[in-house]
Amino acid sequence: MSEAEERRQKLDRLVSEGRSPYRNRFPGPEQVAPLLERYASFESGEKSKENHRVAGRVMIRREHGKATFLVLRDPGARIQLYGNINELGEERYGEFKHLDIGDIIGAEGPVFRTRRGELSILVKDFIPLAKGLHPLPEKWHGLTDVEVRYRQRYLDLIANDEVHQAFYIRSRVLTAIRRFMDARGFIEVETPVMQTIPGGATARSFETHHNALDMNLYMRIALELHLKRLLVGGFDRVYEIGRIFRNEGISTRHNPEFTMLESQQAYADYNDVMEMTEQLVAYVAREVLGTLEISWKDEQVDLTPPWPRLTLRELIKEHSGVDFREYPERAAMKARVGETGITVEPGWSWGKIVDELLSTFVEPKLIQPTFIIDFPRELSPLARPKDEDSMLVERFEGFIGGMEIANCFSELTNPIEQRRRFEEQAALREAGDEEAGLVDEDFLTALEYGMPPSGGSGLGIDRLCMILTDSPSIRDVILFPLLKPEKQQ
RNA sequence: GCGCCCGUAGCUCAACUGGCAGAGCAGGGGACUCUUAAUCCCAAGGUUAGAGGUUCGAUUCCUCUCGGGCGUACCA
Repeated sequence: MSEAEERRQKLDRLVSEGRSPYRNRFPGPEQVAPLLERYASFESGEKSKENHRVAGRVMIRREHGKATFLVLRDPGARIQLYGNINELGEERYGEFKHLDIGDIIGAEGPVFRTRRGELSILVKDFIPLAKGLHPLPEKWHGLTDVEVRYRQRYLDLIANDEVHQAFYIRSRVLTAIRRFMDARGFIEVETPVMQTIPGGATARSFETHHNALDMNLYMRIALELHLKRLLVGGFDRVYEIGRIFRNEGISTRHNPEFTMLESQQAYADYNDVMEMTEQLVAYVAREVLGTLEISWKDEQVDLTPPWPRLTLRELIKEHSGVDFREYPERAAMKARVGETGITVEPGWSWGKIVDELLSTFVEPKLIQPTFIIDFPRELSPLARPKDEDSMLVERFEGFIGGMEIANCFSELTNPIEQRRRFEEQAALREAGDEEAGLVDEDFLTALEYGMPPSGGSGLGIDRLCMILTDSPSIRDVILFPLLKPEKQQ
């Protein structure tokens, strides 16, 4: 008989005896972590006067004849339960020692420290709350099969405390971001996920269909254009933490759906946004981790602001030897870049080639926080040109750990120029570039009413969480990453 | 999409050059009233991801399929 079958039999037996192990409630359990703290100074043999109620999952059982130790796990900590025949009586003790690993129970009794120094609860009473019908992963090695970890994340969370911790940190990161943005006078908004024109980024989108309206819709690829409409409407500082969907490859840094923080701040420019971005990341790290010095793979990363600001041109020149200002024509650029070993595909524009230089030669080097500033206009259809150099726009990207974390710019507010840029994009799309954008007439109309100058920001929350939890894969910070379904039979 | 690697008991892993599929943990029975990877004794647990092929014989070699990981491409 398999273990699952044996557990099922135990359940049937309990139910037939009128002692169902599924209970509706267990009021007022205390968190274990504060309990451990409160009695940390107890000596061996010392026992609390009052009883404490705890609840959680049985992780380990050690049976010693007429006494049994269980290890109980709640969301924040583990505590040992000590039950013996003197305290519980013969019948109840029998039930206690036959609890299974994986069962969820509530228990009550004084806290004491054992002879071997373990803070424990002397169980006076206990109650099964839910039966575990499946065996848990092994207590020592945990669960390592990555496929099972992703498909049955709850098992991963039960078996691997560090996984539990990483997602706890992610939650705290989101809370800290909201606190930071709110303190700076931003308000949080929610904008449509399903859109008629997916805009605000260059990316392939997912399509869906609305039956009643019989129309195709796109899942959003960015938040930006709707936030700007809100600037037109008079909200001067807005942000959204939202899920974005991009129909592209999956890798250790890419999941088809991911979370971005985007914001718009009226009367600010990209210099203000740079300051905000480094302050935000530093604030979050201090709030959540208590430090600005973090480990990333084999390196130490110092998040302390201000972060270096280097132009795209000088960084590419330094790391690849190519000064893109010397090759304003695509043909010359292609020839020069070909010498570096990059294969320039026929469809690549001048801007795309520059972008390739960035990702191949520069990006992997930027382990310490770094802002790259001043991007070519061609790569940035929504950004405002620099006053002194119309080839470039007021845009920066923030890098940490060799990953792009942030992409921000002074927004283009001129509707005439914006229309021209959209039309450039539409032409690229006509030519077969599925990532290029479309002309968003509705957005242009909004701009024509007048949008204040603004500094816009996009921050990749998943990647920030990777950095803050030292996770090598984006799947380590996404609870339920996309997987192919298992084939039936 | 392409390339490389992986899939053995519920979990973690063995199995030499192709020769009877094993162990620890978990689970079952037993001993043990302060253990903590508890310990000790006994018994049980398998369509080796799936399908086909080569062979006297396949976990092992070959082909295909499914799923996963990593790299690469696209991208953030």
